[in-house]
Amino acid sequence: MSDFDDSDAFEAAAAPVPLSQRAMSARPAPYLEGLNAAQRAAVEALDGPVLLLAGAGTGKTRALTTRIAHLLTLGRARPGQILAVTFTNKAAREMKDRIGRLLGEMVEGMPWLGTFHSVSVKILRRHAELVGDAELHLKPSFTILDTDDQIRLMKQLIAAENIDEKRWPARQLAGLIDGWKNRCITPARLPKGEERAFDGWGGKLYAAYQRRLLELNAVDFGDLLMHCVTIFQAHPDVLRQWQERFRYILVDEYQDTNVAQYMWLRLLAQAHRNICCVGDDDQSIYGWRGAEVGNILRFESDFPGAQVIRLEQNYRSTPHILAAASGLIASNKGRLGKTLWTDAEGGEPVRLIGHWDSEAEARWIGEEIEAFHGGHRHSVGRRSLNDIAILVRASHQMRAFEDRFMTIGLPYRVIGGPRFYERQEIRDAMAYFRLAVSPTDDLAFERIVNVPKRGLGDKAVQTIQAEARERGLSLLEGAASAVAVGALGGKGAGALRQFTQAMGRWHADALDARVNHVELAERILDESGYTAMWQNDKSPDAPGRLDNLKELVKALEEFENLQGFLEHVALVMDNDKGEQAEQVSIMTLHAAKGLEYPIVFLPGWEDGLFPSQRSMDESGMKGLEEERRLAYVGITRAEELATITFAGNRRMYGQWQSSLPSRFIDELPEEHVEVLTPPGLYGGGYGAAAAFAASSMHDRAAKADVYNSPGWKRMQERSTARTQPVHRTPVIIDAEPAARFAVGDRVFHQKFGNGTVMGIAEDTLTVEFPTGFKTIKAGYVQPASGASSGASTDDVPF
DNA sequence: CTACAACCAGTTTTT
DNA sequence: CTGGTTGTAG
Repeated sequence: MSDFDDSDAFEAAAAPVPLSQRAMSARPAPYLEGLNAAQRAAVEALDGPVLLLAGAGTGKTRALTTRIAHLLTLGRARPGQILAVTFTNKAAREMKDRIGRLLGEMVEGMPWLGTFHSVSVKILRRHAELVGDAELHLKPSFTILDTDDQIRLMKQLIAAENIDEKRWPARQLAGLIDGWKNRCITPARLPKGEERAFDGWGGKLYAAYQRRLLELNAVDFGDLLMHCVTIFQAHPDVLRQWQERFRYILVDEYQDTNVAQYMWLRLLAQAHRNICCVGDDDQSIYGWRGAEVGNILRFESDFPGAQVIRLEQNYRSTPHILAAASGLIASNKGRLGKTLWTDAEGGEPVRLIGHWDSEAEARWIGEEIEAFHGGHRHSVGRRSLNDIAILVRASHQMRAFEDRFMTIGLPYRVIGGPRFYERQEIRDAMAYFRLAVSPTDDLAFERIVNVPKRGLGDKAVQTIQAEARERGLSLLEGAASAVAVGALGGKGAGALRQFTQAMGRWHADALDARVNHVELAERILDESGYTAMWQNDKSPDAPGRLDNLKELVKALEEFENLQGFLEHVALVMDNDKGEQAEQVSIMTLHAAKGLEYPIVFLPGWEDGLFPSQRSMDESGMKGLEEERRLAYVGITRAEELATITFAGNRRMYGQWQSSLPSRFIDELPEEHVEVLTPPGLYGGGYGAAAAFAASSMHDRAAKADVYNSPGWKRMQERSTARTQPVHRTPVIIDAEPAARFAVGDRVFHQKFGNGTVMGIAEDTLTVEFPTGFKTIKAGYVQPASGASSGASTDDVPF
């Protein structure tokens, strides 16, 4: 199933839908049973604008999917006439599954159920030529650049203007341009004040970037939405076509829409005005990437005559959890206001506990999880690890847990994290495929000409670029030409000729329907030497990369050809390896939205980390409120038990930093919180931290006092001594710098792994690594683990 | 011209 | 502590 297959969707819309035959039976449809009054109202209010304010755990997805089932069953619309948009692929997939379950497998896939971005791609492919002008416009085969490509492109543009990249990094420009696109501001529409951003170059670079994208026949994520909107605005006939097609529109997570998405929706909804937006203003957590809570707050004035339906009965959490979350979010201003309630009874209060540092925090949570898993906690019984999640504010917090869980052998999985297709090896392989499919993909060419190393450096690439520019060729053609005219020196020329010739063969095969694309992909990776490159790589992560490449090739099997695969991969590939054995889930709070777990740990509730200092610096009170919503999202993920923890000290940039407990802790209603003070598990350190929490949950002065107390100071000293063993501080004193090593010692180097010291001279060691001999300054290696260091943090009590 | 070791600078959240 | 960039040796 490729995105192209909707070319027949216009026609398919004429075909009858089997479901409609079931319509209008006297009995209420079975799928309506078991809905509460509000949910049922949400399902049955089919016409006109509807705002469905659905609090956490109130059955939002159920209402939404049932509504779609209802539309189909009543014959109000055929599958192809319903537009249903979500933010994530996961959400889209889940909706599809659930609609399928509601209706049996009778319903054909809904072609227009997807993310904003994937739906936009489909629309844009049809009208690509309307982007740009007569001379230079987009073609339907455009490629979608990811963040990495964007940055590299911008770097080139910045360099071309001789701007100091140190002071004005490409990342910043990318953020700026993204922000404009989120607000649907094209270079031409850029307000005077804003075009001077980025040291005066903002407007100019933005225009240059857009032009370059057109030349490359490429778009970025932001363009997908923005181009659709500008097309709709400039071509009423095109807009009308789509407006008429989409008789019913449904939007999930409306509180997270940005301006571009808002305009996109408004334009499409104008004709039929059957738009149903589902959201929760208390869960708006994407302001930093352009989401406008204002969209949901303004819904009623945007769509006059809108019905507002509130889902307030919560089916997920215990009363304590609900009350704690509600108490917290009450501090936010400018809410639409909902009162969540539940029929459920009992349950434990939200637990709160302080720790000395982030390592103690991870240790304690690990033990808690083992206790739950082993059934040693009677209140909740024996639990599967799949029932347990750790939700962090920032991804760097995950490390402490991964380290700890690794050492105690507790299975875990990280949800979210780097996307599969963002990994280096996957992007390299994809670049090979891209170039094989479209030889004019210059970005792909640049990425892989010299991967694996072919002796083609900057100089060679510049020569190729010059050649291509001069003759108006793509880089690949330019490369062939440069070889032909002998523009390149001896060594690189041979390698480059091989490369271009091989690419020519692969291209021919990619176009040849008789050639199996999976085998072709494997052949490309083998013949190019790419697989061999990783096989010869002795670094510790090489095997993992080879595994990823295997997985990539396996994923190809589900597509008809390479083109179809490339089409989907940028938008749809994700990291979910599916349910495996029992594992604790670790993820960011952002990644946790929409999920639920019986037992939830919320570590790192410290001012500066959560709420994040940066968010407050950049957006002030608005930022703080968004952080608070994030906290609300976190607590409301829990079904039975939520545990909030904080640490007095945390390592940042490898330096220890202490912090105060989060101000959000002060805002939790005390009667729904239990402060834990388990007796001396770790001696004084732990006890003091707990006492600290107990004494001062709502008393900031008392907190400061504890930090200044002699006991706390004493702990700090001991802890510092413990956590910063000598070998971790590579200070080279020139007396006998390498003296702490001897010939024969096992050492570890970040890049080369474990090795053996073979020689010592001054401060320089000669070390034998699996990859060969290296001479390395002593400061850059540590004694290999298991050697003298010993100081395992486990067995040293405070 | 390349490859590699040394140095340097910066870290929230992501379709 | 990590990754990306820079300066230098081969």
